[in-house]
Amino acid sequence: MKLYNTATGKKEDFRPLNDMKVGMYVCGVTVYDVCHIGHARSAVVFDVIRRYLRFKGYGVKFVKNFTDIDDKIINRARQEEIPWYDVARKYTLRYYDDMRRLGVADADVEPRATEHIEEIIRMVKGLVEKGHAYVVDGDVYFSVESFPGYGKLSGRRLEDMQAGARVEVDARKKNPMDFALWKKSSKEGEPAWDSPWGPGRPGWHIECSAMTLRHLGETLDIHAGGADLIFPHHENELTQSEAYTGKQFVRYWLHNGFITVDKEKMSKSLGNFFTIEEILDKYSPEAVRLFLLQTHYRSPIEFSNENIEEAEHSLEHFYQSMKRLEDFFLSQGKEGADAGKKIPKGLEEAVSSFMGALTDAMDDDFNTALAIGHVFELVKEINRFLDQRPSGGEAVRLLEQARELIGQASGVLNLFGRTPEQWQEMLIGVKRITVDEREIERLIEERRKARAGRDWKRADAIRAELEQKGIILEDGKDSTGWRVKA
RNA sequence: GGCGGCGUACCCAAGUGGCUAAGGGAGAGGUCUGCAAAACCUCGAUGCAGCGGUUCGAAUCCGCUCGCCGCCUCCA
Repeated sequence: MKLYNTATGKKEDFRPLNDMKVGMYVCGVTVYDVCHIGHARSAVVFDVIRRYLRFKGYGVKFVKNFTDIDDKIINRARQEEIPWYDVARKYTLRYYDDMRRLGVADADVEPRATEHIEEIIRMVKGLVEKGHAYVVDGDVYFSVESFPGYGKLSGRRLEDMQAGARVEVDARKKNPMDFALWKKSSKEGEPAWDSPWGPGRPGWHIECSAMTLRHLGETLDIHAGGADLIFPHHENELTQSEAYTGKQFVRYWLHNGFITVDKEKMSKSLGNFFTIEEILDKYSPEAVRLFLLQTHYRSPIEFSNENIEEAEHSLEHFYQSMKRLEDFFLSQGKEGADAGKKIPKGLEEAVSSFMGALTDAMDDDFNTALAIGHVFELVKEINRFLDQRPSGGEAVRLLEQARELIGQASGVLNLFGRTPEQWQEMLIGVKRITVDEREIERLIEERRKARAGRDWKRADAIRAELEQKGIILEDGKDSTGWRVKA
């Protein structure tokens, strides 16, 4: 298995520190606001990576944090006129809500910064003692010049960074790039914890260092997050952690690409963002997930409603095929199997090559787009096979294998895992279908009578009426089915 | 200014030296159907931003040019 390591800029063979045990940490969110689709991408992508590692047989300890103390949270609390911890609680709950809808599994450990103040203070103290940090008037700063490797993750040198620095320099810092480990509490009502340097709160990066140390030890196998965290967040995290422990902090750094709108990065400050909630208001969560996974995790994705709609159409076709497959199994149960007739080779080949193709794709830096392509190829073969009107035990076995394989892929991607009925129910909700099922059945029955009397005008009127309400009728061999228009 | 990335069909997108350049969406024609829908079949880039070069062979490596974007500030 190869994965792209930001630290080296290359695809590398994956070798965890301890054989089949993997320690993985993903930077979660700062809970000061609702999440947008960019947050969803990061969560979904690393959810799949974690699932795939499990699939490969690794024992994964997956840690995803909440940063629940930060200037942005304090500002928000002021705005909303509620205590800062209520801001954190509120948006943590919103986060869980969004993630569950997107099919993102909970992490094994979900630590919060405020639960690790003791560790943070211990680390800061240690860094001061080792001469990597200094105290100025109740604040504690990390001295970047004390750490020779500073800049090694993001690939920049101290001198280069200073030239283009856009930040106002704090005169109390020894070097403009020095960053805060501990911030003095200055205003009344601000959250504060006692420390050797007086009351204050943690700086931005130190909480992740403290949480990783407690939950995963000194060296992590994988540390992941959005590409915008490479600098300064991950660079600083790496620096302070390695300065503190003297050990390699992370073996593989993984970073996902951005979501763009009109080619520009989606971000809070530009105001060009779409929240997860508003997107899920219009589209099925599975379509959103497919939309996110159809592109390699490091490439940018252009957001648009049309692109999500396309994903939804893909899924519609997928579940149509699954319905067909389901109907086949039912018919076999009823009619019994006659001796298998000659069956074409396509499906057999697709079935036997599928697993290899899937793992090859995923082994190559988690190429979910290619893996999804393979699923669609398999579906195409299933359809072709069913077109031959197969019957008999051999056909059933082959199709059962195909279904089993899709189930395996579904376990990794957390896509394609519903039943056709569940997909329909989901669409009824998302598309706000107002006609109830009994009314649809009544109209189908009325139309059946009209058709029996060759009253095509009435029959077509009923079809049109239902289509307007988002329901598509499909005439089968001896009955009429319906589905929600995606 | 420093560092990095991207440009593949109408749209999205995989592919980073060698079998006919995956897959999806949209479209056209066909089979099926009372009409549809779905499904399947067929069609669709002799070419991968442009120009040179390396090579028996390049979308894939190298150089230049054009266009777009990101990080260097909070950010997934």
